Amino acid sequence: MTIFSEKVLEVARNVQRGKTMTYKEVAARAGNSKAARAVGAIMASNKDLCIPCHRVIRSDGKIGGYNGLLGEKRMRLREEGAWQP
DNA sequence: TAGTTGACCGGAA
DNA sequence: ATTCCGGCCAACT
Repeated sequence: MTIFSEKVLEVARNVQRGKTMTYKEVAARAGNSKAARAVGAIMASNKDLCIPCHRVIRSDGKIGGYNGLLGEKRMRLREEGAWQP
């Protein structure tokens, strides 16, 4: 566990329902705005199922990836009203 | 220790 | 609008 990863998880955990954050924003809040890619890597390896990582999306508005089924993430975001194409 | 990989980003063609 | 390319950082081999 590095400081950065803890920060990232903390930030992701802090995202409230109905809100979304880009990987870049999370990285910036964690201290390194250029580590957007690393954020995804951390999520993938840590598999934080206790964390609302589904509220973290890409900067271009796309969903991105997910540890489990991608459809679940999409459904949750639609349910929370954060992703309505 | 060094090389690869990937839930990314922004600019260029 | 879409595709391509280089850069960035942490985890894995």
